[in-house]
Amino acid sequence: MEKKIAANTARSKEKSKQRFLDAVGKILKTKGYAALKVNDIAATAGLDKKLIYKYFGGTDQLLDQYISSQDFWSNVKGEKIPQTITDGGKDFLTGMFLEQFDYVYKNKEFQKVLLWRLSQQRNSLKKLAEDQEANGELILQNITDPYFKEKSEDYRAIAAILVAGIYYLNLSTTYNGSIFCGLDLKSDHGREKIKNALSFLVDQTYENL
Amino acid sequence: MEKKIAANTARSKEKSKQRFLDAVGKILKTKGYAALKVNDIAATAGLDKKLIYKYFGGTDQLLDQYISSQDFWSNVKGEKIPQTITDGGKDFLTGMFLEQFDYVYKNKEFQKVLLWRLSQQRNSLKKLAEDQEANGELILQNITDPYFKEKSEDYRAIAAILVAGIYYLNLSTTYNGSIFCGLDLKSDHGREKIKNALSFLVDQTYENL
DNA sequence: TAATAATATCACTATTTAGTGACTTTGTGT
DNA sequence: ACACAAAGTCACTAAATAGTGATATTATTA
Repeated sequence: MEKKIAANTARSKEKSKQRFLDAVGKILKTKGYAALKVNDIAATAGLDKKLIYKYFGGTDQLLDQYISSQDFWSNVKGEKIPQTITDGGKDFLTGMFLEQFDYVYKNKEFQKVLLWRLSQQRNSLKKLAEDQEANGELILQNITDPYFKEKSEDYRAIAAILVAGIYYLNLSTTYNGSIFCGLDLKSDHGREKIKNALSFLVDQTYENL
Repeated sequence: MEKKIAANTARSKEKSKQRFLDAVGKILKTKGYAALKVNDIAATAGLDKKLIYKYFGGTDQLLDQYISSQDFWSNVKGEKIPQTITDGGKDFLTGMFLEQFDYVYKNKEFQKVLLWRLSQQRNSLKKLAEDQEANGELILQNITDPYFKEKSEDYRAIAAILVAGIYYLNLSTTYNGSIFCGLDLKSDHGREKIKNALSFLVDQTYENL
């Protein structure tokens, strides 16, 4: 007769699988994608690497499963769109950009994923870019496109520059050094200047585009 | 008696060193920084890896020398600053941003270096960031700081966002996929929209900051 | 042209890493 | 309690890579 699957005992397949997935997250956060090697992952999980092959098929499949198990775009989700928007979304979008600037700064795991995406061609990583686009489309189509109408593409171009700027500034701050254009992006003062600049640019766009 | 250094013969230390440096550039361009291994570099140069240790001390020092031998900022160098500026540098800066957008797009080697800098902790890579800052400072101190005066830091913050945006948009286009905020950044149309946006944002900054 | 110093190669060791076959341990149903 | 399947470990192989000592080749100068 077949055995039941252990769930609350010391030896549980599901719990072990989760430990591997957690180990991937931990290594990614602390050492980056380049350190995601079988031996290291197994050691971090406190289990034998053989199990990675047994449960996932290999490191690649484990990484794929990790990526699809995470929701990296939760902070830009469509559900956050307020119901009543009267200003073409200016306040909402400004808040979103400023929030995103801090979110990326604080979230080292997110930064590593951004880098991972730029450095490796993995289908599950490509899917992340698509998810991001899908989430962005919600906001663009529902809020800004109707407001900017025939200028909607011009607005999208500005949004693209701001989002990309937010990403790269934070990556550069973490990995290259904190000075960018003479501003110290690790200091409150420097970061405040960037936020003011973001607000200013959004303002100008809503005023004069 | 000591021998003269061979220069125009088949066996020349200087020429061999250059072949190693060229090999680094070639590998970087075609395979990325992750493929920069001694064996591969030596094979690409068509020479024995032992010489890398003999001439440079090791792979790290070779890479260091490669990086300092490249001047990726020649297109933003101080010499290009025009003598007569009457508009606070608006035209000059706009042109520089637009040029840089195309330069980064076309120059895959530069893109790899940007990624390399974000992915590895190497002192000479940090030094490159400092050089970049030094070149940027020339422009900021000589042109925009005097114009924006007490607002010069606010201008610098805007410039930081634009430069960072230019970098990330092009990296994302090459490695993630060409769609960003619904714009196809590999199409002439999409890239034109970004350029218009850059011009618009610089315009607004000079008008209303 | 013979001596010799600079240039270059080769064959080897040591280390790291992915992957696997043989084994042990643990939990569950009868 | 005991059979046995699932969970887990261990020790090994194979491949890739960094680094080096011994040796060969070439160019220069006496």
